[in-house]
Amino acid sequence: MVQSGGSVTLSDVAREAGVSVATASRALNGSSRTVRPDLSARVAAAARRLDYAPNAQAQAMARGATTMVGLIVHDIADPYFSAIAAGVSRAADDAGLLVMLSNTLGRPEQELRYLKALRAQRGRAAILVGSQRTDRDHSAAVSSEVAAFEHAGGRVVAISQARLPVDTIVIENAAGAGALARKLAEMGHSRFGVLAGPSDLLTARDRHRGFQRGAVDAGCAPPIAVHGAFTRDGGHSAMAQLLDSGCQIDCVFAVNDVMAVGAIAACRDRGLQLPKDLAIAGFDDIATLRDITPSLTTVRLPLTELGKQAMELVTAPPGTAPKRSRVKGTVVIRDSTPAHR
Amino acid sequence: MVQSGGSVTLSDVAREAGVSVATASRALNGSSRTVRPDLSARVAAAARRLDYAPNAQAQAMARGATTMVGLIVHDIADPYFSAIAAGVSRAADDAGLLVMLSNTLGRPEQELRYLKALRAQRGRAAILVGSQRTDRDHSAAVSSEVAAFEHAGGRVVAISQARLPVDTIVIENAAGAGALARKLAEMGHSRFGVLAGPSDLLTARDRHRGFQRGAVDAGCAPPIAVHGAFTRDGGHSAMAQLLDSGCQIDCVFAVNDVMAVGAIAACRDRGLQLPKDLAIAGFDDIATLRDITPSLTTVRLPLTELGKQAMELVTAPPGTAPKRSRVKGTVVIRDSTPAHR
DNA sequence: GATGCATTGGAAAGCGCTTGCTGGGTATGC
DNA sequence: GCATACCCAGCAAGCGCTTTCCAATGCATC
Repeated sequence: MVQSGGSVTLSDVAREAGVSVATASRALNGSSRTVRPDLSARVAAAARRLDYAPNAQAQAMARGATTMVGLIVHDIADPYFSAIAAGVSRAADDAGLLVMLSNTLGRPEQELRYLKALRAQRGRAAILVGSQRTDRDHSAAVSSEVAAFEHAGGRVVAISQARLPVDTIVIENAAGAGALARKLAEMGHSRFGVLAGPSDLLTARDRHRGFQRGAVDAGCAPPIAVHGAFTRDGGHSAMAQLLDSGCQIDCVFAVNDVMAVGAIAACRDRGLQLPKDLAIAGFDDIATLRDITPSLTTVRLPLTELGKQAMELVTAPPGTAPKRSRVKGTVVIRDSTPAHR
Repeated sequence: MVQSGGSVTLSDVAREAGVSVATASRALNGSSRTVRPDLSARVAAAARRLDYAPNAQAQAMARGATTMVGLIVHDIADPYFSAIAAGVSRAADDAGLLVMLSNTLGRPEQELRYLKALRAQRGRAAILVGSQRTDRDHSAAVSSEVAAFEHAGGRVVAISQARLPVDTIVIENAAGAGALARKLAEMGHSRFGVLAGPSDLLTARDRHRGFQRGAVDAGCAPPIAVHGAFTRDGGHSAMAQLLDSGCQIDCVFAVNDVMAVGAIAACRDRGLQLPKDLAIAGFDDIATLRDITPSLTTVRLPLTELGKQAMELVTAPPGTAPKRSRVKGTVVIRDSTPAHR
């Protein structure tokens, strides 16, 4: 059935079908040139009989184009990124593209490494997900590698990082956080705390600032901010710090859901009753966390949809100027922030 | 700086350095043949100056080997799979390999499609994660495609599906669930319910059966099982069904954590007090769910570690017979299952 | 000073595929 | 009946790289 010693090649198929490789190629790929139906059928039959799988590398070389897109995320185990990855993967499927997963684990040099690897693969596109840090050197290095990638004919799309001169899906972090703050103020909260994430992470910063502005606009005192890692543990320790500070606070905004969960745990460790003693809100609306108790007030982001949109930018004809599409968050009030007083 | 019109090629570098492509290739890759240090330096400098990135496709063709491994999962948005993916990704990095992500969304035909795509890419290996269904036709088709893949020189490793004649990481689902059942019985629970997942999903079935055996061994009545999807919603509706049945039960085992979360939500919908009115346990120990209330008793699986082990099997020299490594779960008792009576 | 060997650069042959071009065969027009 | 046009199979040239083989050079040895 299958040729011994390595893979079945197109010339095996051609021989089996009694035609030239050129004809076999045209028959299988249906090029602009037509092949007589009977030959075409013979080729198809031969391919099936030999269980032929075209060598994608060779095709890529000959055609000068691959079917690969790279997905570069901070941490695939983080539900935020994995939801986006699911959207990208889904959309890639529909477009007949393959997804290369790259997990930078937050290490900037990894991002560069992957970008370079992707260029080496002549990937059709790279999708960069995750807030960029406000690190000048790294930004410059990424910009330069991105330029090289684009020069080599690849598209680059950024999700949630607006610093690069490429097609970008901007998440309206500040606006979403602001809306949340106003809503919470309206519900009677006035003394806010913010678990603000790392100060050099743009997403965290935007959410923090947006919330702060919203709170102040609504006539509240500026929230008290505590910085910490953008993770569950970061939320936990930031919350602990906030509680230790002895500040009077009736509502805490964690700049993402995962941090909010850490914060909730920290509160419980101290014996606080939630949501009675303290209201807590997050951001993202992570699916896996929709059932926690108390159910978490948050700003919902259409994460899966994001991936889809990114794919659309990737497959769209390249424009002259970088496109920018905006994605809004929706405030979702749940039990973790009951009306105050 | 960069050549106009497409990418920089090795011959560009060679020309720039004033050597032949052969020498340039040898200088950059350090082959068995040595290149005089000064030439080597000239080549390296030229490559840097032109920002050369070797065409991986061309390398793959010439060398007859790629650096790609495929990771085939059911749903990357599911924290179980994304944790494994993180482990794989990490290990792939260390081994200098690239990961192709394939999300089958549970559709068997997608699994085949990906396997074939991976063969077309001449991927070095495929890692199949996730319990196989007990569907004969599909199993046969996968077996055949797996054979083709291996014939083409690729390695195949399965995680948590023991049906394929390939290197496999077996998760001791039955043993883990059995240990959990015994432990719960020891704690005074005796009337068990099981939210059993789809009946044709091996993992679900093994956990269900293991739990059942454990319970019976401990002298309890056979648990009452309700089947449902392997998801949060599946757990929710199975739990609702179980509650509606009016059976007297004091402890429910959901065959995975995500279902357990759905079950908890269903209980709350009915106004049950957890864990007072009912004990609930899960399986997997999903990191994102470690902070839910009540904290969930479960069987911890070293998910990230699994990915790493899979990678080790991939990079290990191929043995004659399929290797089988076993991974145990650890029973973790938390608040959701207090001692009974 | 001639011969042998080690060392190393370069020419060239592929890897498997696509595609422009060539040319034989057939259909059509006068 | 012959010329023109058209159709389509196949030859061959690449795509960018690795690697084998050959040739040239330098050095040691006799």
